Amino acid sequence: MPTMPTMDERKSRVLQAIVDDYVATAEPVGSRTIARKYRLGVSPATIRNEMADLEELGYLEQPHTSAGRIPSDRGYRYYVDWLMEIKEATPEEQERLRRIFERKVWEFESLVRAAARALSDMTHLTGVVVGPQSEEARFREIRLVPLASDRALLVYITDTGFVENAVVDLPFEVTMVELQQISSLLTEHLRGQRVELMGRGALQALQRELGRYGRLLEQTLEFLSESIQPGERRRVYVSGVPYMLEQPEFRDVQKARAIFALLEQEAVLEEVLNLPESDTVQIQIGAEIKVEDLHDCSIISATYTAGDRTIGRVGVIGPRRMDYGRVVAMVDEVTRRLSGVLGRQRLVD
Amino acid sequence: MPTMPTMDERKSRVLQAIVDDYVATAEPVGSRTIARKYRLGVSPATIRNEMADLEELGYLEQPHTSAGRIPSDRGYRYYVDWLMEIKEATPEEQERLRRIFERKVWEFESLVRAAARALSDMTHLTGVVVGPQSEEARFREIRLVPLASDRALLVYITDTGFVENAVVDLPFEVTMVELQQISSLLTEHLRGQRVELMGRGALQALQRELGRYGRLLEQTLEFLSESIQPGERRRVYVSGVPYMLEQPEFRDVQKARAIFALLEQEAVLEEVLNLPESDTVQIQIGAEIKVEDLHDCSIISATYTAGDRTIGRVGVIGPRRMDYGRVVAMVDEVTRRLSGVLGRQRLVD
DNA sequence: GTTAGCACTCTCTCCCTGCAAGTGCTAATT
DNA sequence: AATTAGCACTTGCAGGGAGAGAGTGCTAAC
Repeated sequence: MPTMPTMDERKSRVLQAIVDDYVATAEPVGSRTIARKYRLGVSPATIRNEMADLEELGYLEQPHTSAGRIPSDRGYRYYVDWLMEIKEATPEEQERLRRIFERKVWEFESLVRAAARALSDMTHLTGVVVGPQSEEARFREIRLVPLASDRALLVYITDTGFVENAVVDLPFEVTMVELQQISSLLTEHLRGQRVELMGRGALQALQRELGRYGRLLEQTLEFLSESIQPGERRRVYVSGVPYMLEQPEFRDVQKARAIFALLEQEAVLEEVLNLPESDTVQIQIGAEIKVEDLHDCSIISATYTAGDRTIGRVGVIGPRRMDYGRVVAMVDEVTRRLSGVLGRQRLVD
Repeated sequence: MPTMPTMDERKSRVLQAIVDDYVATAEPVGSRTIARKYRLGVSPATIRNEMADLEELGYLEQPHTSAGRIPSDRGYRYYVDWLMEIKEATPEEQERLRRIFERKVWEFESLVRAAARALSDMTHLTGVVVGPQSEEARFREIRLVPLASDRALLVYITDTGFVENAVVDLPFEVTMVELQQISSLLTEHLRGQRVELMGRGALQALQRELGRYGRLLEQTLEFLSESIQPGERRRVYVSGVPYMLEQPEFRDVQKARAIFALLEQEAVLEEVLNLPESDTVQIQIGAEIKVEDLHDCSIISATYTAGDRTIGRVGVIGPRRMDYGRVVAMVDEVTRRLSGVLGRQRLVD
């Protein structure tokens, strides 16, 4: 009865060599290449035997009989779990990131766009940043600014320092003074409450409580409660999609198209990056990704925070064949810097 | 001496048929196809003669000796100027647009994103919306909200109803009350002034004027005047880039890559769409576009307004071979609806 | 347990050929 | 004078080997 081979030191060295080489060249790796380029001190024939074992163990695949081997999902998984070497960013890259995050005046959206761009430029893969979920935030201040006699600009600021705004067409006329009164009342009564809960129910409760302030306020609240749907808010910032076209795995336009179409759908990206929280960099490889069309890709991501609150996620999407050690370092670096900048802000009352 | 042929009724019918057919099939059009599909009542041989004339006039090109003809830039130009039929949006498309723009509560960014997406979905080309230029706007209200003892959120609202915000790290500590005072003073003194002018000079002038309010205000102003750089603000919203990969002209990945990379650069898009104002839809064909890499594309765009003020531009980018009549109608439709929604807001004091 | 040798498999490239499409030109026709 | 039929010519493209190259698995020797 044939017995299953077991993983050992040399096999893992061979696996490491294959992953490293395949990542670098995009060509299936043969036994001779390994023997020549990576001094393992054994002949191609020995390596062939090891490779056959590694294939039996599920770490390698063969595109066709007479080609070299490429790593399987499982092979990559073993590689990132045990073999990968983290490659810190170069001084130039550090400098670039420092410049992005050192500014004394910045706007969140520009910041995360720059972060996504830097990630994609440095890795030549697609950089992604998932923005804040307003649902978890709490109201800090609410203002209604008149734009027309029956139109106002609703602006609210959350405790995490984000500003949201919407134009509201009121079904009745209102004066500037009235809007100001309503703003004050709203701020006074909603401050500290979670944005997520500002649905119909909460506003109707508020409406009853404040009913005595008159018919106008009542109408406004009623209207607002009907109109405001939080959710759908979480924005995703993507950069460097064209870099994917440099990768040989996407020289087939049809394949590229399917993935590009996905990368334009914020909902898909958000779902794919919706992982259990963790304070380390997360790696998803091939079929580990929930979305079928991304099974030829890998995703490396980590959460960023503002103080003790998780805000969103920073990540990189690319073909499975990517330089994991480098990308992990980049994602980690960007995440920490972003959290660093955001972390210095706390709710102050 | 051979004389130059002249454009006549029949030649223009032939040109029209060639453009229409090429747009539909993406294949060079031969004389027989024209004779068969477009009833011009003449034989292929006659059409061949007309085609030779049209080529001599510069309206057609031949990819190689034994292929059919395709329109040149000049041919498309003649087509859009004289021959094109505007094809109104279908009721379903109208309905989709209506839904996007009918909402009673909306946020500008979501609105233009939806507009860009609708444009790209309907045309299967890339939809683009250039956002407002904050420079032309005037301050309406300014607020500094405390985020930490030495950090504030600067929020300003413009007279056109746009909200901008930035986090400001102050080089000194400040109390909430002080920030509120400064906010009021800033609003009071800057209201109505153009955002563009809020550079060093203007704030320093303000600083002198308000100097008596104390050292803190002075410092804040000094800091703000050093930090705030408007400009770079104009944001561009792009949607449907992957649709381009459906077009046969982009089955060459390298070509696609060059153009995709451009479409990620907001500055390039802004420049390319920076046309002299006009209240009609503008068409740029091939080499008419300022950017070399887009010479295989055409751009159809129009400005949108809020009342009497121009805000930005809505457009569609695609290969030169596009259904001009349809796209023009779409761009026009979206522009008018967007202007309609924005137009109802005016500065009210 | 390791390695050299070797037959075998598979893909990829190159080249060749035939085919299809379309043209321009000439001569005949209206 | 304009139009059309006919025909020789050009060109791109698909299909079909042939041959090279890379890599493997297996066997037998070390």
